[in-house]
Amino acid sequence: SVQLEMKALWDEFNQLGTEMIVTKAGRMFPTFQVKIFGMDPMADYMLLMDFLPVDDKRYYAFHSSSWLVAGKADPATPGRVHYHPDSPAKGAQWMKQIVSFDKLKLTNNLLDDNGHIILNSMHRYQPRFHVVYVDPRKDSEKYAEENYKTFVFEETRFTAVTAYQNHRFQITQLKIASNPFAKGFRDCDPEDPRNHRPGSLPIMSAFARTRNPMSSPPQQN
Amino acid sequence: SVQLEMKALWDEFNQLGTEMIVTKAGRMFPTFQVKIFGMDPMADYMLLMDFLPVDDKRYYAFHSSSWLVAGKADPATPGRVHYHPDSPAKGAQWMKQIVSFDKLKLTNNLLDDNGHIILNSMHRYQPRFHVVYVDPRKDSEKYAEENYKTFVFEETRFTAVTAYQNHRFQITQLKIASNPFAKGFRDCDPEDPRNHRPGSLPIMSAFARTRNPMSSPPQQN
DNA sequence: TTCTTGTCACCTAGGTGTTAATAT
DNA sequence: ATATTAACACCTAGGTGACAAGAA
Repeated sequence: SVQLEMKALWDEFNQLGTEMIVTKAGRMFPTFQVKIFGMDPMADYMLLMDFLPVDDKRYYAFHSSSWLVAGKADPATPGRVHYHPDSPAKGAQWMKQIVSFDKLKLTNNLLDDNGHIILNSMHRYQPRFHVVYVDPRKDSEKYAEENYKTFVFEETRFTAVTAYQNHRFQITQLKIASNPFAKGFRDCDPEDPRNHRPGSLPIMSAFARTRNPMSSPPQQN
Repeated sequence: SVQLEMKALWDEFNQLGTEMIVTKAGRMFPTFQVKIFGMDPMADYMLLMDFLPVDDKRYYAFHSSSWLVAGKADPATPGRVHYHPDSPAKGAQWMKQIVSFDKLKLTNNLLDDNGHIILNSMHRYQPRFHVVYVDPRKDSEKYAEENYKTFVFEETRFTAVTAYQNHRFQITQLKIASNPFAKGFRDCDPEDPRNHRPGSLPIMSAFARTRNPMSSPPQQN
């Protein structure tokens, strides 16, 4: 079985309608991380991820405040998968600690040469996580069907974008609040006791830079 | 078989008498790196290193210019080994690219809690590299003797120090010239064509900070 | 008007030798 | 006199959103 790490954060993003920036260089935040249970400690496994289109639609950001359907999806991008770079490894290694896909990057560059996942901007995607058992039997191909297991966490769905479409800047502000690399854009002092909500991340604590409060409400999923 | 990476750099250091700084936090430069050949691509191997005292002596730095014997060695430090963190892994993985021991740190803290290699300052050491074949047989303990191979590169010998003992600052300057993290201490512009020697590192290119040119010559090995 | 691209300041994270102060 | 320690400035390396300019 597999447990999604930082589920609370994913839920919070998902509630606002997660947006993932795609760039030529590639990025992805939050990072997909899982805890794995119930592997054979001595057996070898490959871990990998891929991304499925959620629907056959292209979206557009109406007045930077709500998602509307722009029409049919653009031609599918090359269907790449991302193998966790530690693959293959023993079950014991994978279960020892949290497995982090921090090398997995999303790009919109169709000619990408770095092995990143290629997605269409303004389309919606569902990440999938696959565990493949490396069968030591000689005729292992025959058992391919039963030697893997797929895990889908719906709260990790997102819209690929080249720039935040803003939903009243909630997505931006949640990213700034939760991503240590974006600390430079925070306004409050993280040591300020006013910003400590026991048992929670310092989420939604950075709002002063919200320069463009939209009047129209953002649309959910 | 195993090939030492950056052998030219190790040779250059060794000629001056390599010094490795030991600190509480631990460090090691140059990093020990090897290319490996001739493994069974499908078999599992553990890679590890340890450090043997070269002799039973303690040294001292006479007038910061030459090594003299200070007497018998201090009590031996806890004899730790450093497993490459990717261990165990398949031969194919190890041979795919250069294996780098960049997580291996040297410390003089006898109470070290980070799994670093503990050494005595002012003592000389010889790094050793071990390849252990993970024998799938049930009675593999019986074959332990034949299931590992040890590689020693004499050019990686060094004296552990808490601060550079300087030998006319040659060691310091070579570290500054060859370690990208010490760029801040370089005096010349690395883009300056005068500093380009074709086919060689920008070694010995930073000397202006040599403030204390000793009159007595440094002693070699 | 909407979307994309490239550059940038500002961070995290961590590896250097230097230096002053302290210990032996 | 020699050795050790801790704080420090200065780097490498790389992950952020902001922004201005350009493209569609």
